[in-house]
Amino acid sequence: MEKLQNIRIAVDAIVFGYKNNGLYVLLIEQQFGSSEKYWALPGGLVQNDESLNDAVIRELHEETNVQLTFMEQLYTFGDDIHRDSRNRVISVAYYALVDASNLEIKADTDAERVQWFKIDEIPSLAFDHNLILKKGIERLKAKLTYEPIGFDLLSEEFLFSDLENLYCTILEKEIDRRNFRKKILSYGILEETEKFSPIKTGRPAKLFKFNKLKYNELIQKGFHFEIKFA
Amino acid sequence: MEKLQNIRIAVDAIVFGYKNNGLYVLLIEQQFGSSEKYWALPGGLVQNDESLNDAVIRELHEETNVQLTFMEQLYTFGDDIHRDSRNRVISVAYYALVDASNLEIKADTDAERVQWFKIDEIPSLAFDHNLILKKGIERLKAKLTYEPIGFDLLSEEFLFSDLENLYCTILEKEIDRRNFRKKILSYGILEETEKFSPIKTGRPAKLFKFNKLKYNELIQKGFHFEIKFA
DNA sequence: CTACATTTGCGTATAATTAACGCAAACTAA
DNA sequence: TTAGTTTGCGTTAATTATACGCAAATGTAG
Repeated sequence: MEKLQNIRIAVDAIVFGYKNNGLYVLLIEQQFGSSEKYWALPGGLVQNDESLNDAVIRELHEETNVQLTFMEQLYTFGDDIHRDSRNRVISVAYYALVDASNLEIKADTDAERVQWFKIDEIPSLAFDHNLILKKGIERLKAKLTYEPIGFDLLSEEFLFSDLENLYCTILEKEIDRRNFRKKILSYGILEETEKFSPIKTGRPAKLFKFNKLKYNELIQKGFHFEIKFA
Repeated sequence: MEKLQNIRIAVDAIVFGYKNNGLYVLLIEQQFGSSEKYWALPGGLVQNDESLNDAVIRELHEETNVQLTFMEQLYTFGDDIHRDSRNRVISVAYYALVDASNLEIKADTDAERVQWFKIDEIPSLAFDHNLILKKGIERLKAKLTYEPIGFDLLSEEFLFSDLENLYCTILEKEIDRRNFRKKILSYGILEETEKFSPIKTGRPAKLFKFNKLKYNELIQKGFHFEIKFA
């Protein structure tokens, strides 16, 4: 006779932000038991009557106040039966992007802290969250090269040099500025605005916008976004 | 006060096979209630003490006797809370490949039937399995173009024309036979055997083998498999 | 035995794309 | 004015993709 299933299901979210020319992740500090504190990905158990998607949104809303520009399911972690030492918990992980440039993260609630961590300065996290994060970063890197999600990490209007920098730093690759610009522009998915950068150094730079409508049109016609370097 | 979580977790598997120049999926016939019968993807509830991976393997073993050559997690379906009308069930879907060319599928057990279905002749399936399958096919198509998983659908030794055919039929694209051959051969991941095809029509064709060791070596050096057509 | 149909295996010319640079324009600061 | 900095637009060579041509090696029909 089979025992009744006794497995919990949770969602966890990796929220990526890009600021100060670096990739960041949003972590929250959780209290375990009476003393132990750990940084962890935002997340929690799924409620009986909510979709996985809604669960992620709810948890993010409860724990932070970020405004997502992109979200996608990443992977379901359920091979390590003891990933949570208390109970068996299977976690459906998501990753999301935000425009971190003009974003205030929520003040402390429930004695929990919320903070941006630079991607190369991540502490030891709760559960298998370091593993989840690793997979998230891999996916982000891959996705950046074949879908225009880089724009979701930037402000609506951005400089070409920001975009270039974002690709360089996240993918950890060198890149020829001129070829990069030429390639992106050739796709015709950017819109030039009349505005200029407020930064007062060097030649003034135009602000650009990503034209999502145009992108969708092109996709219909079989267009395929791709950025790759040596 | 929150109610105790009452969600079940299942795994489902899409098993792809390639034979007679066509892509097939393995389905099983399930009985619901007293009369309704539905074709469905092999799968079932995860046990308390088994990993997700093991659950898939066990279910496939119970319901079929296929020998997998590749398996990967596909997606977790949990947004439609009523995808199973009886209880809330979240399903972690996997997709797998087999060499269907010399494979006998299991005879009926538990009054269940197991059968190969051609990909364009799939009936209406149980739960949201048509949706799962759709996503699986998309993933298979995508993955074929950037990882050498096509070989996992063929016999250990295969003809170049088989490989070419596989790509054409699964991706539903035309392809120049000569350029395709040139490209694959240029990668140096195939091994020529001394054997020839038993088929007695036209010029005798050499049998080839996929050299996985060599492929892994190349990957280490930064090699990137890719097959794409206009 | 010969001509023909069929499929394999190897080439070659041309078009398209990528990679590697040069450099002037437009500003600020000194 | 001059130096420093960043933007924006080109040009050329190397690589890769595309579109074919065609002979080799078999079986088969007459």
